[in-house]
Amino acid sequence: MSKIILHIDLNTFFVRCEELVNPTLIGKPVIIGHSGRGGIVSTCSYEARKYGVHSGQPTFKALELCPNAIVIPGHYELYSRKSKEFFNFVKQYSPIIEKASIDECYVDMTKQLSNVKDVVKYLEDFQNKLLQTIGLKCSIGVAPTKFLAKMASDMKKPMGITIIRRKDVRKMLDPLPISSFYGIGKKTAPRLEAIGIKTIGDLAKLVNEDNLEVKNAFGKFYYVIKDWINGYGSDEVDVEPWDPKSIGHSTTFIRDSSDFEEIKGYLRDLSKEVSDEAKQKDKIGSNVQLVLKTNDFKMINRSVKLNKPTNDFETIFNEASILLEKNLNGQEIRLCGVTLQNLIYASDYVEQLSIFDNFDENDEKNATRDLIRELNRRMKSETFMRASDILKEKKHGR
DNA sequence: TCTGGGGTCCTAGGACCC
DNA sequence: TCTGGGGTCCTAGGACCC
Repeated sequence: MSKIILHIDLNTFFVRCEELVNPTLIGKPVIIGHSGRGGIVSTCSYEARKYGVHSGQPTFKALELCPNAIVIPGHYELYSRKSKEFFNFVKQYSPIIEKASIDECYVDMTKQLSNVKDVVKYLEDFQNKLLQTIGLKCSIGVAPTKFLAKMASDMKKPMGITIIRRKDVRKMLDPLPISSFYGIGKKTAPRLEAIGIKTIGDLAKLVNEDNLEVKNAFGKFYYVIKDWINGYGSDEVDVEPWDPKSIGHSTTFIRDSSDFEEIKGYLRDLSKEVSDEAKQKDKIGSNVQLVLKTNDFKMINRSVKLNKPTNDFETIFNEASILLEKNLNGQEIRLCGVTLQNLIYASDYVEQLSIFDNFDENDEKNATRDLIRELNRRMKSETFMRASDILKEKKHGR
Protein backbone atom coordinates (compact mmCIF):
# COMPACT_ATOMS: atom_id res chain seq x y z
CA MET A 1 0.00 0.00 0.00
CA SER A 2 1.24 3.48 -0.82
CA LYS A 3 2.22 5.80 1.96
CA ILE A 4 0.94 9.32 2.36
CA ILE A 5 3.94 11.63 2.40
CA LEU A 6 3.73 15.37 2.98
CA HIS A 7 6.28 17.94 1.97
CA ILE A 8 5.72 21.14 3.90
CA ASP A 9 7.48 24.25 2.67
CA LEU A 10 7.35 27.56 4.53
CA ASN A 11 6.49 30.48 2.22
CA THR A 12 9.14 33.25 2.10
CA PHE A 13 10.21 32.08 5.55
CA PHE A 14 12.88 34.69 6.36
CA VAL A 15 10.65 37.54 5.18
CA ARG A 16 7.77 36.18 7.24
CA CYS A 17 9.96 36.09 10.37
CA GLU A 18 10.88 39.74 9.82
CA GLU A 19 7.22 40.66 9.32
CA LEU A 20 6.34 39.05 12.64
CA VAL A 21 8.90 41.23 14.41
CA ASN A 22 8.01 44.33 12.38
CA PRO A 23 4.45 44.18 10.98
CA THR A 24 4.88 47.44 9.05
CA LEU A 25 6.87 45.35 6.50
CA ILE A 26 3.73 43.42 5.51
CA GLY A 27 2.69 44.13 1.93
CA LYS A 28 5.99 45.83 1.09
CA PRO A 29 8.82 44.68 -1.17
CA VAL A 30 11.36 43.19 1.24
CA ILE A 31 14.75 41.72 0.38
CA ILE A 32 16.75 39.55 2.79
CA GLY A 33 20.42 39.77 1.86
CA HIS A 34 23.55 41.85 2.08
CA SER A 35 23.99 45.05 0.12
CA GLY A 36 27.80 45.21 0.39
CA ARG A 37 30.38 43.75 -1.99
CA GLY A 38 29.15 40.56 -3.57
CA GLY A 39 25.87 40.83 -1.73
CA ILE A 40 23.06 38.75 -3.18
CA VAL A 41 19.36 38.30 -2.49
CA SER A 42 18.87 35.40 -0.12
CA THR A 43 15.09 35.55 -0.41
CA CYS A 44 12.45 38.23 -0.94
CA SER A 45 8.76 38.98 -0.48
CA TYR A 46 6.20 38.30 -3.19
CA GLU A 47 5.82 42.06 -3.63
CA ALA A 48 9.52 42.30 -4.57
CA ARG A 49 9.18 39.32 -6.93
CA LYS A 50 6.65 41.28 -8.99
CA TYR A 51 9.55 43.54 -10.00
CA GLY A 52 11.67 40.62 -11.16
CA VAL A 53 13.66 40.29 -7.96
CA HIS A 54 14.66 36.70 -7.12
CA SER A 55 17.04 34.80 -4.85
CA GLY A 56 20.62 34.60 -6.04
CA GLN A 57 20.43 37.97 -7.75
CA PRO A 58 23.09 40.56 -6.86
CA THR A 59 21.46 42.96 -4.42
CA PHE A 60 22.45 46.06 -6.38
CA LYS A 61 20.71 44.60 -9.42
CA ALA A 62 17.57 43.84 -7.39
CA LEU A 63 17.56 47.46 -6.22
CA GLU A 64 17.76 48.65 -9.82
CA LEU A 65 14.62 46.65 -10.55
CA CYS A 66 12.89 47.63 -7.33
CA PRO A 67 14.38 50.82 -5.85
CA ASN A 68 11.81 50.97 -3.03
CA ALA A 69 12.72 47.55 -1.68
CA ILE A 70 13.63 47.34 1.99
CA VAL A 71 16.91 45.44 2.39
CA ILE A 72 17.39 43.47 5.60
CA PRO A 73 20.73 41.69 6.23
CA GLY A 74 19.10 38.70 7.94
CA HIS A 75 18.71 37.59 11.56
CA TYR A 76 19.60 33.92 11.57
CA GLU A 77 19.05 33.36 15.29
CA LEU A 78 15.47 34.52 14.85
CA TYR A 79 14.99 32.21 11.85
CA SER A 80 16.50 29.30 13.68
CA ARG A 81 14.17 29.86 16.63
CA LYS A 82 11.05 30.11 14.46
CA SER A 83 12.21 27.03 12.57
CA LYS A 84 12.25 25.01 15.80
CA GLU A 85 8.74 26.22 16.64
CA PHE A 86 7.62 25.07 13.20
CA PHE A 87 9.07 21.57 13.54
CA ASN A 88 7.60 21.19 17.02
CA PHE A 89 4.23 22.19 15.64
CA VAL A 90 4.45 19.55 12.90
CA LYS A 91 5.46 16.89 15.44
CA GLN A 92 2.06 17.28 17.08
CA TYR A 93 0.59 15.75 13.92
CA SER A 94 3.14 12.99 13.24
CA PRO A 95 6.40 11.94 14.86
CA ILE A 96 7.75 10.70 11.52
CA ILE A 97 9.32 13.91 10.33
CA GLU A 98 12.50 14.59 8.35
CA LYS A 99 13.97 18.08 8.33
CA ALA A 100 15.04 18.87 4.78
CA SER A 101 16.31 22.38 5.53
CA ILE A 102 15.60 25.27 7.89
CA ASP A 103 12.17 25.84 6.34
CA GLU A 104 10.93 22.53 4.94
CA CYS A 105 10.29 18.97 5.99
CA TYR A 106 8.87 15.64 4.92
CA VAL A 107 6.22 14.01 7.10
CA ASP A 108 4.82 10.49 6.94
CA MET A 109 1.09 10.91 7.59
CA THR A 110 -0.06 7.52 6.32
CA LYS A 111 -1.60 6.59 9.65
CA GLN A 112 -3.17 9.97 10.28
CA LEU A 113 -4.66 10.55 6.83
CA SER A 114 -5.68 7.05 5.66
CA ASN A 115 -9.21 7.39 7.01
CA VAL A 116 -9.65 11.11 6.57
CA LYS A 117 -12.46 11.82 4.09
CA ASP A 118 -11.54 15.38 3.19
CA VAL A 119 -7.74 15.60 3.17
CA VAL A 120 -7.73 19.12 1.76
CA LYS A 121 -9.97 20.36 4.56
CA TYR A 122 -7.73 18.62 7.14
CA LEU A 123 -4.63 20.29 5.72
CA GLU A 124 -6.32 23.68 5.45
CA ASP A 125 -6.96 23.42 9.18
CA PHE A 126 -3.29 22.57 9.64
CA GLN A 127 -2.24 25.64 7.65
CA ASN A 128 -4.59 27.95 9.54
CA LYS A 129 -3.46 26.67 12.93
CA LEU A 130 0.18 27.12 11.95
CA LEU A 131 -0.57 30.67 10.89
CA GLN A 132 -2.54 31.47 14.04
CA THR A 133 -0.18 29.92 16.58
CA ILE A 134 3.30 30.37 15.05
CA GLY A 135 2.52 33.03 12.46
CA LEU A 136 3.97 31.10 9.52
CA LYS A 137 2.49 30.34 6.10
CA CYS A 138 3.19 27.11 4.25
CA SER A 139 2.54 25.19 1.07
CA ILE A 140 1.89 21.46 1.31
CA GLY A 141 2.48 18.70 -1.20
CA VAL A 142 0.84 15.30 -0.70
CA ALA A 143 1.99 12.22 -2.61
CA PRO A 144 3.06 8.57 -2.33
CA THR A 145 6.80 9.45 -2.55
CA LYS A 146 9.09 12.15 -1.20
CA PHE A 147 10.02 13.34 -4.68
CA LEU A 148 6.40 13.81 -5.75
CA ALA A 149 5.49 15.51 -2.47
CA LYS A 150 8.37 17.92 -3.01
CA MET A 151 7.28 18.65 -6.58
CA ALA A 152 3.68 19.07 -5.38
CA SER A 153 4.44 21.60 -2.64
CA ASP A 154 6.08 23.76 -5.30
CA MET A 155 3.00 23.93 -7.50
CA LYS A 156 0.82 26.29 -5.46
CA LYS A 157 2.23 29.12 -3.38
CA PRO A 158 1.55 30.64 -0.94
CA MET A 159 -0.68 28.54 1.32
CA GLY A 160 -1.21 25.95 -1.41
CA ILE A 161 -2.24 22.33 -1.06
CA THR A 162 -1.45 19.99 -3.95
CA ILE A 163 -2.12 16.28 -4.07
CA ILE A 164 -0.39 14.05 -6.63
CA ARG A 165 -1.76 10.51 -6.88
CA ARG A 166 0.30 7.94 -8.68
CA LYS A 167 -2.30 7.61 -11.43
CA ASP A 168 -2.07 11.38 -12.03
CA VAL A 169 1.71 11.52 -12.33
CA ARG A 170 1.81 11.88 -16.12
CA LYS A 171 -0.95 14.47 -16.19
CA MET A 172 0.56 16.60 -13.42
CA LEU A 173 4.29 16.35 -14.08
CA ASP A 174 4.53 16.19 -17.86
CA PRO A 175 3.67 19.82 -18.69
CA LEU A 176 6.31 21.21 -16.28
CA PRO A 177 9.57 22.64 -17.65
CA ILE A 178 12.53 20.29 -17.29
CA SER A 179 14.34 22.80 -15.06
CA SER A 180 11.65 22.39 -12.38
CA PHE A 181 12.64 18.74 -11.85
CA TYR A 182 14.22 18.37 -8.41
CA GLY A 183 17.88 17.45 -9.02
CA ILE A 184 18.13 18.91 -12.51
CA GLY A 185 19.86 22.23 -12.19
CA LYS A 186 21.26 24.99 -14.31
CA LYS A 187 23.94 22.82 -15.93
CA THR A 188 21.91 19.75 -16.82
CA ALA A 189 18.71 21.52 -17.90
CA PRO A 190 20.33 23.34 -20.87
CA ARG A 191 22.04 20.11 -21.94
CA LEU A 192 18.71 18.31 -21.99
CA GLU A 193 17.00 21.20 -23.75
CA ALA A 194 19.69 21.06 -26.42
CA ILE A 195 18.66 17.50 -27.27
CA GLY A 196 14.99 18.44 -27.42
CA ILE A 197 13.93 17.69 -23.85
CA LYS A 198 11.99 20.78 -22.81
CA THR A 199 9.46 19.31 -20.38
CA ILE A 200 9.30 16.54 -17.81
CA GLY A 201 6.99 14.76 -20.26
CA ASP A 202 9.73 14.79 -22.92
CA LEU A 203 12.15 13.27 -20.41
CA ALA A 204 9.64 10.66 -19.24
CA LYS A 205 9.08 9.48 -22.79
CA LEU A 206 12.80 8.97 -23.49
CA VAL A 207 13.54 7.47 -20.08
CA ASN A 208 10.79 4.91 -20.54
CA GLU A 209 12.25 4.01 -23.94
CA ASP A 210 15.63 3.53 -22.17
CA ASN A 211 17.19 6.10 -24.49
CA LEU A 212 20.96 5.63 -24.37
CA GLU A 213 21.87 9.30 -24.67
CA VAL A 214 19.70 10.17 -21.69
CA LYS A 215 21.03 7.19 -19.75
CA ASN A 216 24.61 8.32 -20.28
CA ALA A 217 23.78 11.89 -19.34
CA PHE A 218 22.67 10.89 -15.84
CA GLY A 219 24.99 8.09 -14.77
CA LYS A 220 23.92 6.51 -11.49
CA PHE A 221 21.14 9.08 -11.08
CA TYR A 222 19.37 7.62 -14.14
CA TYR A 223 17.67 4.78 -12.28
CA VAL A 224 16.58 7.11 -9.50
CA ILE A 225 15.07 9.45 -12.08
CA LYS A 226 13.31 6.61 -13.85
CA ASP A 227 11.56 5.68 -10.61
CA TRP A 228 10.79 9.25 -9.62
CA ILE A 229 9.33 10.26 -12.92
CA ASN A 230 6.96 7.28 -12.85
CA GLY A 231 5.75 7.87 -9.32
CA TYR A 232 8.06 5.44 -7.50
CA GLY A 233 11.20 5.95 -5.43
CA SER A 234 11.85 6.66 -1.78
CA ASP A 235 8.95 7.06 0.61
CA GLU A 236 11.14 6.59 3.69
CA VAL A 237 10.95 9.62 5.95
CA ASP A 238 14.24 9.67 7.83
CA VAL A 239 13.72 10.75 11.43
CA GLU A 240 17.42 10.69 12.32
CA PRO A 241 18.50 14.13 13.47
CA TRP A 242 20.84 15.85 11.09
CA ASP A 243 24.46 14.95 11.71
CA PRO A 244 26.93 17.15 9.84
CA LYS A 245 29.67 15.44 7.81
CA SER A 246 31.64 18.64 7.41
CA ILE A 247 31.91 22.07 9.01
CA GLY A 248 33.19 24.92 6.91
CA HIS A 249 33.39 28.68 6.80
CA SER A 250 34.28 30.99 3.98
CA THR A 251 34.41 34.68 3.29
CA THR A 252 34.56 37.00 0.32
CA PHE A 253 37.26 39.62 0.73
CA ILE A 254 36.51 43.34 0.74
CA ARG A 255 38.86 43.45 -2.24
CA ASP A 256 40.64 40.72 -4.21
CA SER A 257 44.07 39.74 -2.97
CA SER A 258 47.05 37.66 -3.98
CA ASP A 259 48.98 38.42 -0.83
CA PHE A 260 49.89 35.32 1.18
CA GLU A 261 49.98 37.01 4.58
CA GLU A 262 46.70 38.84 3.99
CA ILE A 263 44.86 35.68 2.95
CA LYS A 264 46.48 33.76 5.79
CA GLY A 265 44.93 36.34 8.11
CA TYR A 266 41.49 35.39 6.82
CA LEU A 267 42.34 31.71 7.19
CA ARG A 268 43.22 32.28 10.84
CA ASP A 269 39.77 33.69 11.61
CA LEU A 270 37.98 31.04 9.56
CA SER A 271 40.00 28.22 11.14
CA LYS A 272 39.06 29.58 14.57
CA GLU A 273 35.36 29.60 13.64
CA VAL A 274 35.58 26.05 12.28
CA SER A 275 37.46 24.82 15.34
CA ASP A 276 35.04 26.50 17.76
CA GLU A 277 32.00 25.14 15.99
CA ALA A 278 33.44 21.63 15.84
CA LYS A 279 34.26 21.75 19.57
CA GLN A 280 30.79 23.04 20.35
CA LYS A 281 29.31 20.13 18.38
CA ASP A 282 31.77 17.60 19.86
CA LYS A 283 33.07 16.78 16.38
CA ILE A 284 36.55 15.99 15.12
CA GLY A 285 37.55 15.59 11.49
CA SER A 286 40.41 13.91 9.65
CA ASN A 287 40.49 16.13 6.55
CA VAL A 288 41.24 19.82 6.19
CA GLN A 289 40.12 21.49 3.01
CA LEU A 290 41.14 24.87 1.64
CA VAL A 291 38.81 26.56 -0.82
CA LEU A 292 39.89 29.46 -2.99
CA LYS A 293 37.80 31.34 -5.50
CA THR A 294 39.80 33.27 -8.05
CA ASN A 295 38.76 36.66 -9.39
CA ASP A 296 37.46 34.90 -12.51
CA PHE A 297 35.28 32.65 -10.33
CA LYS A 298 37.25 29.47 -10.69
CA MET A 299 37.05 27.30 -7.61
CA ILE A 300 40.21 25.68 -6.29
CA ASN A 301 39.80 22.89 -3.74
CA ARG A 302 42.79 21.42 -1.96
CA SER A 303 42.61 19.04 0.93
CA VAL A 304 44.85 16.96 3.11
CA LYS A 305 44.24 13.90 5.21
CA LEU A 306 45.50 14.07 8.78
CA ASN A 307 46.84 11.01 10.53
CA LYS A 308 44.32 11.48 13.31
CA PRO A 309 41.06 13.41 13.54
CA THR A 310 41.09 16.72 15.37
CA ASN A 311 39.26 19.97 16.01
CA ASP A 312 42.34 21.78 17.26
CA PHE A 313 42.60 25.34 15.98
CA GLU A 314 46.39 25.34 15.47
CA THR A 315 46.31 22.12 13.46
CA ILE A 316 43.48 23.26 11.22
CA PHE A 317 45.07 26.67 10.68
CA ASN A 318 48.52 25.16 9.99
CA GLU A 319 47.25 22.65 7.46
CA ALA A 320 45.16 25.31 5.71
CA SER A 321 48.18 27.64 5.59
CA ILE A 322 50.41 24.93 4.09
CA LEU A 323 47.78 24.28 1.41
CA LEU A 324 47.58 28.01 0.74
CA GLU A 325 51.34 28.32 0.42
CA LYS A 326 51.46 25.43 -2.05
CA ASN A 327 48.62 26.70 -4.19
CA LEU A 328 48.83 30.47 -4.18
CA ASN A 329 50.67 31.48 -7.31
CA GLY A 330 50.08 35.14 -7.93
CA GLN A 331 46.40 34.62 -8.76
CA GLU A 332 43.99 37.26 -7.55
CA ILE A 333 41.69 35.58 -5.03
CA ARG A 334 38.24 36.84 -4.03
CA LEU A 335 37.17 34.23 -1.49
CA CYS A 336 38.79 31.71 0.81
CA GLY A 337 37.31 29.03 3.01
CA VAL A 338 38.32 26.33 5.47
CA THR A 339 36.39 23.11 5.94
CA LEU A 340 36.89 20.27 8.39
CA GLN A 341 35.70 17.04 6.77
CA ASN A 342 35.08 13.36 7.60
CA LEU A 343 33.60 14.32 10.93
CA ILE A 344 33.03 11.87 13.73
CA TYR A 345 32.01 12.41 17.35
CA ALA A 346 34.99 13.15 19.54
CA SER A 347 33.48 10.93 22.24
CA ASP A 348 33.33 8.00 19.79
CA TYR A 349 37.01 8.42 19.05
CA VAL A 350 37.97 8.46 22.72
CA GLU A 351 36.08 5.20 23.16
CA GLN A 352 38.00 3.70 20.29
CA LEU A 353 41.28 4.75 21.90
CA SER A 354 40.36 3.22 25.23
CA ILE A 355 39.53 -0.10 23.56
CA PHE A 356 43.03 -0.24 22.12
CA ASP A 357 44.60 1.11 25.29
CA ASN A 358 45.94 4.29 23.69
CA PHE A 359 47.22 2.36 20.75
CA ASP A 360 46.94 4.75 17.84
CA GLU A 361 45.74 2.63 14.98
CA ASN A 362 46.23 5.31 12.36
CA ASP A 363 49.82 6.04 13.30
CA GLU A 364 50.58 2.36 13.35
CA LYS A 365 48.93 1.80 10.00
CA ASN A 366 50.78 4.69 8.41
CA ALA A 367 54.10 3.58 9.82
CA THR A 368 53.58 0.07 8.52
CA ARG A 369 52.55 1.38 5.14
CA ASP A 370 55.60 3.65 4.93
CA LEU A 371 57.88 0.79 5.91
CA ILE A 372 56.40 -1.50 3.28
CA ARG A 373 56.79 1.18 0.65
CA GLU A 374 60.41 1.74 1.60
CA LEU A 375 61.11 -2.00 1.47
CA ASN A 376 59.43 -2.24 -1.90
CA ARG A 377 61.55 0.60 -3.19
CA ARG A 378 64.74 -1.04 -1.98
CA MET A 379 63.78 -4.41 -3.37
CA LYS A 380 63.01 -2.88 -6.71
CA SER A 381 66.30 -0.97 -6.92
CA GLU A 382 68.28 -4.02 -5.78
CA THR A 383 66.63 -6.18 -8.38
CA PHE A 384 67.35 -3.51 -10.92
CA MET A 385 71.02 -3.29 -9.91
CA ARG A 386 71.46 -7.00 -10.08
CA ALA A 387 69.84 -7.10 -13.48
CA SER A 388 72.08 -4.34 -14.75
CA ASP A 389 75.13 -6.12 -13.29
CA ILE A 390 74.14 -9.22 -15.13
CA LEU A 391 73.75 -7.24 -18.33
CA LYS A 392 77.13 -5.63 -17.81
CA GLU A 393 78.73 -9.01 -17.23
CA LYS A 394 77.14 -10.34 -20.34
CA LYS A 395 78.35 -7.41 -22.37
CA HIS A 396 81.89 -7.82 -21.20
CA GLY A 397 81.78 -11.49 -21.92
CA ARG A 398 82.49 -12.49 -18.35
C1' DT B 1 28.84 47.37 -8.91
C1' DC B 2 28.50 41.82 -11.52
C1' DT B 3 27.67 36.69 -9.25
C1' DG B 4 27.04 34.49 -0.75
C1' DG B 5 27.68 30.92 2.33
C1' DG B 6 26.19 26.68 4.20
C1' DG B 7 26.12 22.00 2.91
C1' DT B 8 25.69 16.85 0.29
C1' DC B 9 26.75 13.52 -3.07
C1' DC B 10 28.93 11.68 -7.27
C1' DT B 11 32.74 10.89 -10.54
C1' DA B 12 37.19 10.23 -12.24
C1' DG B 13 42.06 9.61 -12.11
C1' DG B 14 46.35 8.28 -9.88
C1' DA B 15 48.95 5.60 -6.46
C1' DC B 16 49.36 1.52 -4.50
C1' DC B 17 48.57 -3.35 -3.18
C1' DC B 18 47.83 -8.16 -4.29
C1' DT C 1 59.80 -7.07 -25.33
C1' DC C 2 55.58 -6.39 -23.32
C1' DT C 3 52.81 -4.61 -20.14
C1' DG C 4 46.58 -7.77 -16.08
C1' DG C 5 42.91 -6.70 -13.46
C1' DG C 6 40.44 -6.09 -9.10
C1' DG C 7 40.15 -3.33 -5.12
C1' DT C 8 41.02 0.61 -1.87
C1' DC C 9 42.39 5.10 -0.62
C1' DC C 10 43.17 9.79 -1.59
C1' DT C 11 42.44 14.01 -4.02
C1' DA C 12 40.20 17.37 -7.18
C1' DG C 13 36.35 18.96 -9.30
C1' DG C 14 31.60 19.50 -10.40
C1' DA C 15 26.50 19.54 -9.85
C1' DC C 16 22.94 20.44 -6.96
C1' DC C 17 20.07 22.27 -3.04
C1' DC C 18 18.50 25.92 0.37
